[in-house]
Amino acid sequence: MSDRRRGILEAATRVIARRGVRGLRMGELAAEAGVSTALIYYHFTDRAGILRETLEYISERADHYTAEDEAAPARTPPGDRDPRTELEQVLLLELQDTTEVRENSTAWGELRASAVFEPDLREDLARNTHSWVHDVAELLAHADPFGTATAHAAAAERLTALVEGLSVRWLSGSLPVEQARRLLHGAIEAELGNGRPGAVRGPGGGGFDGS
Amino acid sequence: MSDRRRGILEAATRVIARRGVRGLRMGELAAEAGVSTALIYYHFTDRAGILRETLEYISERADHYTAEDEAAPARTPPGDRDPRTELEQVLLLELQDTTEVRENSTAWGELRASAVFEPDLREDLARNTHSWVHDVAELLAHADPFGTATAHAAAAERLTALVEGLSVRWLSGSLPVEQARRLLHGAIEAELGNGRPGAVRGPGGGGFDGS
DNA sequence: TGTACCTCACTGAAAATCCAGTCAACCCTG
DNA sequence: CAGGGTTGACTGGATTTTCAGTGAGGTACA
Repeated sequence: MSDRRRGILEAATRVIARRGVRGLRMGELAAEAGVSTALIYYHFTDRAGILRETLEYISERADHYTAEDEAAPARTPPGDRDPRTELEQVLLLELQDTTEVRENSTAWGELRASAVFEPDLREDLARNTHSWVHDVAELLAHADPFGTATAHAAAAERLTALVEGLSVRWLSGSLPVEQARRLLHGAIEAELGNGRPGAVRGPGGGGFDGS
Repeated sequence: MSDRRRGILEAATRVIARRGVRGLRMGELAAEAGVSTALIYYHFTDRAGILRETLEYISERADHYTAEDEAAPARTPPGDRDPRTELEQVLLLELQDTTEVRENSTAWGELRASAVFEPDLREDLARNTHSWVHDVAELLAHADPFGTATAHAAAAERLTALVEGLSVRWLSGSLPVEQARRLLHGAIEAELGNGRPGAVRGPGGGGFDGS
């Protein structure tokens, strides 16, 4: 991919984080990228195309967060941590007040919100959500080897939905990040039990598979 | 408030539920309300004004759901139910596939999402959220008399954030209502313990007060 | 009672604005 | 000098906002 294309996609990410998917104007995007509107049409087909590619770009980028928790000066390699801590880290990743996470979370929230009105976006969304939920379910299985797969799937769906819920509250200024992080921590305790070896309780929902 | 004003606000609610906040067009609103566009400018200052008032209207209306769970033919008066069931009913209220709830949830979700980009909306939002969380915390206190107020506040914030998270997933077509309801049920179990008399566990977050 | 005057709710139509998308031409650089 | 990369200027269509005016109904008062 050319530098220009990438530059435009990065600019689009910033504009989306600032104005929302629905607030993205080609003119503002061009200004943000430091180019003319016409050039954008040279590199991309149309507004929808930019949106699609940007959202893809963002999704990919979200996979590559490399655990930049500002509060972990001496970092422990992921493999060495106990499973529960790792689960917590992975979920907490989405609740950090850094430019990158903010941008990504904002854009992700916008994608979610837009999907309510634009069925086109749903497939992408469902795929990404599903893989996230799946990853979390796997971490839960490590943290709680005695629970059933069904229970893990349900707990994972709950925890990820909670992260999204807390995330919007944070981004819309109703909840400080720190508080959101504490709440998430509490939710993990509620799901896995207070002590280390607790089992996932309750049948929860059945194993719905979005596909 | 005149009938006309109210009528326009109601029409606006429907249009927002259908097209989203950004998708609201004065022309469509006028058509939905059965009046001319000009009349809207007679009653309200401008598009932003309509948005503001409609969102306020929606917030208020959300307080007045009167537990219309379609699946409760022989209804038990709220006072008679045990506190935990009542808590569950109140939260489940937001996850029903009826026109009214869908409209309100959709519009509420839009309000949340818009607030990420429009600070003007945040105050209203915070106020309403806070009172919702507060009500839920009170129900939790009844259901779990031995827990601390702090723990109840945290659990309430989590449960309501979860409801919002599940709600968007539902409305964006990633999750069937029934599944969302089961998941919420599971979350209540996780928070209150599986059996009836369980205590709210874990310190969770401190008692953040949005104001 | 008749009528001049006034206001409120409301409308059709045009003005103003906004925005995605296009095009002919320019400018490097190999 | 050919061609990819780039732009300023522009267009058409959609949307918001304004404005002049209409008609129903109310009020004061001769």
